[in-house]
Amino acid sequence: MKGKGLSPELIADTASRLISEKGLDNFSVRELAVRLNVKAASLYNHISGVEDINRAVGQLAVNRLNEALEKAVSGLSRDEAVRALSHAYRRFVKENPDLYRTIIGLPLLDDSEDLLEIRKLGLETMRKVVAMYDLPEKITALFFRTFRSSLHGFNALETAGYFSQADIDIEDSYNFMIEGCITRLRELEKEYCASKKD
Amino acid sequence: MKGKGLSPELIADTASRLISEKGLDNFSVRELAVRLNVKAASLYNHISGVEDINRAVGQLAVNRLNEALEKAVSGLSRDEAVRALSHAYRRFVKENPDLYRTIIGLPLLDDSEDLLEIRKLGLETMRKVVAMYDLPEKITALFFRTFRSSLHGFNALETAGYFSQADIDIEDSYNFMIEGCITRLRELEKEYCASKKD
DNA sequence: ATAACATTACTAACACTGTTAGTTTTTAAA
DNA sequence: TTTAAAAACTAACAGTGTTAGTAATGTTAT
Repeated sequence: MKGKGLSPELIADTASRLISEKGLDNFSVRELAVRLNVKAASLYNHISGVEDINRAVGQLAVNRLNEALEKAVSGLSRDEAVRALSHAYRRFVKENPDLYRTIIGLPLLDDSEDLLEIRKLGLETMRKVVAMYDLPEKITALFFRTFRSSLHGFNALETAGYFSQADIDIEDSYNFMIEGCITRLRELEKEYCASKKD
Repeated sequence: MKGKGLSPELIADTASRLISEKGLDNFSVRELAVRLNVKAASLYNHISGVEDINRAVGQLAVNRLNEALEKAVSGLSRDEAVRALSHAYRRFVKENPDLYRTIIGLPLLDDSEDLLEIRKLGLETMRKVVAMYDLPEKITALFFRTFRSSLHGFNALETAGYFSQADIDIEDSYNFMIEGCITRLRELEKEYCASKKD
């Protein structure tokens, strides 16, 4: 083993922990170096800049999120799967707000072919769940964006400090939104199932 | 007039322009000082820190957004108002992505009574439009959060670089989501209008 | 084992960042 | 015109990401 055993994996893992602890905004390369028992400049033998770290942590976070979603929906289908996925999504964002932010920041960091692939893979579970409904391909794709927007929007706003009006329960609000999504899915199914028989 | 005529308004206005030009992440107090023909340290006679600037710019942005929405929905009602508001919202985010971010960042900056008031005022138009539908107060409040989540979620994701899959039109996707919201509003109206007659 | 090579860590420095202390200039009021 | 307040200045500190150049380390081949 060379040097102090720094690997891309160890760096990404340590960085993700540091980001989770101190917050994405308070993260610094120098503090990461300290935690790895290395001078900051030495890190540049393994990375080309702080963007590399964000990329790596983002990928890691994508995978974790997807794992959590996968686990949540396993064995479930349709409405139950949508509910389970939605709540797992929310739990992940609440428990890992800063990691979640690294996911959101990924596209502007890099639109390379392989990273795009990873991002797509991170949405696989969500895609699978939406595909449980019998809809035309195009409608599935359109609804998928609606669904993602709802999940991201709600959780991002909540994390940002919105939805703090105490007299309206936030759990109720989330469930109300999810049930709305489910209702829509069923309507679309009816609508396009009927037209299929033409 | 004292000094170089720096006022909170001028500072906020100049800062907002600088943020729009260079991006929120590349904004710096020092560059703001240059643009105001002042040394950076001198700014601290007028502000207590960079958070003050973010607060001021955020407030300014909230007002601009609300003005844009107000203008868009003037004279319209219900479905037409929802559509107009949604597209005005999107246009604002696309034209002022960094100002929009300052709005989202407001709550974590400050939860003072007066700033909370300003934030609420910024949502007034949206609230007004949703209130055009005849729904129980609680349902209105719940749907309001769903609607906000959709608008924010979609636009935040798009600005972040998502929704780049070329074969699915992004305009179509947005309209699909909005029509979904409208459909839901009408259903809720039916549902609670019927139960009203019990 | 030892010489050659690549890898990796180091020190020192640069150009930035936000912010504070202390001092001087400018402006308005008595 | 003196006095007091307001607002500008200089200088500095501690922090950031990053680079160049150098020393130490590990691996491989002779």
